[in-house]
Amino acid sequence: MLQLTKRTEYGLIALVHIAERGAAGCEFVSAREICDRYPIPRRLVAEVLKALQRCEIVESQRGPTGGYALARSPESITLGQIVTALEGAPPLTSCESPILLKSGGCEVHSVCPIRSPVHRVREQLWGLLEHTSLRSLLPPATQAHYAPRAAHAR
Amino acid sequence: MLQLTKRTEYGLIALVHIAERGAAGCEFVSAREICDRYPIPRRLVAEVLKALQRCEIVESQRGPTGGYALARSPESITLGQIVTALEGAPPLTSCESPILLKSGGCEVHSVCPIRSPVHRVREQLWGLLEHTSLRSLLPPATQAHYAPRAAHAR
DNA sequence: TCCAAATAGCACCAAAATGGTGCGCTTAGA
DNA sequence: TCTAAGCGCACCATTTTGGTGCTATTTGGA
Ligand code: SF4
Ligand code: SF4
Repeated sequence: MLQLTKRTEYGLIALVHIAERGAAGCEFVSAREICDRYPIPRRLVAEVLKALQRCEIVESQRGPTGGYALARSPESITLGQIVTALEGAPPLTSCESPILLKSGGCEVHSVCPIRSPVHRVREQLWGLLEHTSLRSLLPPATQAHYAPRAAHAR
Repeated sequence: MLQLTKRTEYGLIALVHIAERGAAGCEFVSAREICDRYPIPRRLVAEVLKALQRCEIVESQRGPTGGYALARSPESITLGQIVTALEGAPPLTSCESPILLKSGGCEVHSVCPIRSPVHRVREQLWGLLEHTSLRSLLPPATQAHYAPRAAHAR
């Protein structure tokens, strides 16, 4: 299905919230705070944030005042990176996914007439995701806060 | 996951094959012939083609010499239409899918900070699919055959 | 010093989507 | 009238998804 996973949605919500709080001067945002604001299960948020931390999209801090913070500027975090971190690079077709080749690959592969043309579509889709930054997902007010940083972000 | 369903892939393969045979002068292409050429289960092809027929993308003919044929020119059949026919309009997020609203909808909906920005991305994705025609998925030789028809197709 | 609040890791589960079949019915050309 | 084709509906097994339990481990502050 051409649909983002719930985990990815939660990740996006968390990232947007962290960026908003970061713009307000907060250093680390806890998972509890996020689930306080949005009715999403705390454990999932932790799970998702951890995955994002592995991909160096957020940083985490333990302890009572700990939590999560963006590891980079919202300008330089793309939707493509987020999706890749949470559900792997969008394959569009099964054979494009290096992970799903476990089951012996696709039977049709050698004679498949749509592999190459669909691959082109995938490239376009990927471009779409890569050109959408986290910043562009933020509400206008928060976007404005990050605007001056745009220069050093690129 | 941002991945086409196997049924959709089979549908695309079938459509490409039907278009190719159509270009070669064949009136109706049987499901057997398609599965003869590509190692895909016959029943699934029938299932998929039937769905495409309901959306008036292909026409079907029963009886010994029966089979399937494109209902419109490859120029006017878009990837978006095919995907919509086989897995519904790409929702990207759960709340965009009118079908998945059965389970009471999304808890986050009323306070969701990503609904509107992600909706914009969805529009772009949709545009991408709508601007990819079946003809552009065909191999160059077959594409050439359909070129002269392009005028009356639009 | 010790507690409480926070992340980290791992296994586990139930429900849903997905890929795929069985089997009998209907159509229609040879 | 035989047979090759599509049609309809229910059914199944596997995988993915969304979600939880429980137990470390870190760390600021009373
Ligand atoms: S080879 Fe063709 S049918 Fe097989 S997964 Fe790739 S695109 Fe799909
Ligand atoms: S409301 Fe937000 S969280 Fe809920 S499905 Fe829509 S985008 Fe996802």
